[in-house]
Amino acid sequence: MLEERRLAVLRAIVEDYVSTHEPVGSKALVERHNLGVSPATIRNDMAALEDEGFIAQPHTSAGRVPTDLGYRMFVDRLAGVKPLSPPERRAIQQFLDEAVDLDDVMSRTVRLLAQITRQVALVQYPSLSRSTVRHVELVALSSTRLIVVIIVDSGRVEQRIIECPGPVPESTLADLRARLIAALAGRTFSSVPESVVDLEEGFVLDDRPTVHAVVSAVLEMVTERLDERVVLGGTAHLARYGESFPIAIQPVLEALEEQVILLQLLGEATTPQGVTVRIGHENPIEGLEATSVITAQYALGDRAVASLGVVGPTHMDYPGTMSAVHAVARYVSRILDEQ
Amino acid sequence: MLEERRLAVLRAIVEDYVSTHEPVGSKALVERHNLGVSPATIRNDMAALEDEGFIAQPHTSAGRVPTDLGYRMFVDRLAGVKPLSPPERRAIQQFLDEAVDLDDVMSRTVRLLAQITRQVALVQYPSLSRSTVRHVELVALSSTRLIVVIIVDSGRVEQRIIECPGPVPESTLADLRARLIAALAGRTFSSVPESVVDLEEGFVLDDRPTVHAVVSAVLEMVTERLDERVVLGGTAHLARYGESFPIAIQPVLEALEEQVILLQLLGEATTPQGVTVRIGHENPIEGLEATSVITAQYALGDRAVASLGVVGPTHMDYPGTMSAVHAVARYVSRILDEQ
DNA sequence: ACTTGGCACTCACGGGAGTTGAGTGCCAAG
DNA sequence: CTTGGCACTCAACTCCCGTGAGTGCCAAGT
Repeated sequence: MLEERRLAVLRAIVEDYVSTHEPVGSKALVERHNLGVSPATIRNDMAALEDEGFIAQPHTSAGRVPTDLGYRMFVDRLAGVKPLSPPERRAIQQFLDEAVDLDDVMSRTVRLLAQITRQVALVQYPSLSRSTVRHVELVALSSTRLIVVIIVDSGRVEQRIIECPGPVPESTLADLRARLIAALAGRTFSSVPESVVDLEEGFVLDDRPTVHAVVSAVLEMVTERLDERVVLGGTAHLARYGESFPIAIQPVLEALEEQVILLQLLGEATTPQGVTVRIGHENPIEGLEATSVITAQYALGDRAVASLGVVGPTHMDYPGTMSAVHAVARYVSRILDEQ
Repeated sequence: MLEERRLAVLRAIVEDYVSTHEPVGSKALVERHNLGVSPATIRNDMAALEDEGFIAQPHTSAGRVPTDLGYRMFVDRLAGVKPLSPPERRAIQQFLDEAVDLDDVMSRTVRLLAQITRQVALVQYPSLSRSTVRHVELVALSSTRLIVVIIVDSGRVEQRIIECPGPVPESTLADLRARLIAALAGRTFSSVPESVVDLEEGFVLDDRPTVHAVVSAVLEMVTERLDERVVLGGTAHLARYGESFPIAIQPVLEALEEQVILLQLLGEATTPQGVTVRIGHENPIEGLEATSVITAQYALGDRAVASLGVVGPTHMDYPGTMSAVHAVARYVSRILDEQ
């Protein structure tokens, strides 16, 4: 009973702080939310909440501010879902439906997500390691130059130009193409190395150098390029907070420039379904101690292939942002399936 | 004689202001630069420079600050060249030499440029409209699905998947491929539309729908995708200035998110050789009134194909930045030629 | 066992006053 | 044309104090 009200107080504090960005005091609290008790009572509850580590005072004569732990509790147990309005849903779907190819889907998604959450958005390209090879093509550009194109089921197309040690006869090329297709088509990307490694043996000695060049190019493509791609948008929203808030945006911008870090942020979204929230210092990345990261996975068919999400200050609108991220991830999944 | 000293004073003001970021007064000026005259004399010169619009006072009791016009004069007539040190050159070359493909060259270039200038860097992909088609490939993925790949002499590879209205016989495919190659290989990108437009006529009625799908896909690729690509890096450097300076970074970040604006910034670098500098309000883009843009073109062979550059506060180190941009553009040209 | 009103206490914040000092413009003499 | 002198301006800093929001604690009430 009293425990219940304490949590109601915590929820009220989070909501007020998120909307005003100012420490919230006991009096303002009873005025804005009809809690049916006096400020003094609230003060007792607040003292308890502070002992438990859910809220803190910036300084003695100020109101309370939620701690990371407080937000965590809010997200886990207090936040209701805040579904998007039908017009919003329609707008999302319409905007994404206009995309013409995968690049377009990704760039539209990142712009969309940044716009509706008013935060920095991150969208990962469908992960190659979790995809399968739909087709391989090997084409001669000149007598010693080949291009190998790998088409992935997510719609990604990876290509690479190969410089061969010597002229490649048409027959060898055809043979190699056929064997490559046989070895790779339908295989998952991560199993490519083992499928391709003994391809060389089927060829006469003369062709070996060429085959070797192609095989190592393919290997490089599937290993090097496994540095997945992440697109980023809405960084200007950072400055909006920077103006009036103690978030130093420089370290955040620096962190967001590193692909590795972006991948870490998105990659650790292990929750298979639903939305992952990492709050403040829960986040292992230096420079992002004052930010929260909300991510969700999107799927191709029934297989999660990558993540997307947003980065924002810890005092963000969690319910709204979470449902936006969730909805966008679902729509992206749907779009990918259609293609 | 006196005119000469006035310009020396302007140069000294710009140099001091750029290094200290504080309004510079007459006394400090004679101390730091041995001008051989008294502060009072300098004050007369400064009054004249102010009348001419080269410098201004933030407030009555402060020193002088260069105006955009002052920087312009500095850049045009006063700035010496500040060549990069041999180690710097070596580092640039080495870093770029390690690039494995065009994407890698671009991303390395933008990181490099941001790092050595400590500013926001912009690098445009080699412009398709100024490139020629090296090769075209048309490959069947399934009975109704084709992929068309256009390889450009700059190393760019554009591809697109085409959904055909019906099954495509191998013979039609081969024919179409041959005609596409004949029509496009070696042509400049901007002449693709006229080369391809009457391709349809050579086919029997049955094949027309397929040919039409392919032709329109190619047309879309060369028109839509002419929205050139620009990569961006080093945005964190903006925050460094933001801390202590009256540049609102939000509008700058917003502007930098728009590809169109980035292209405008880079695109207007019309000077064929050398470096283009646009200072403060010379720049037509809203939100960038307090920034300068320094760009240079890079070339493939003897043909300028795209631009790169940096965006920074007007009070930047022009000589250093200009030579860095110039040098990087030259090295990129060299790397592209090697490939 | 909670809740509540009262009360003393803390302390960030804002405004006002005074001081400082860098920098200027002007002028008369060199 | 240069220079030293001089009066003037004004941002920036410091000190100070009043204000008020907010707290913690306690004793009385339910």
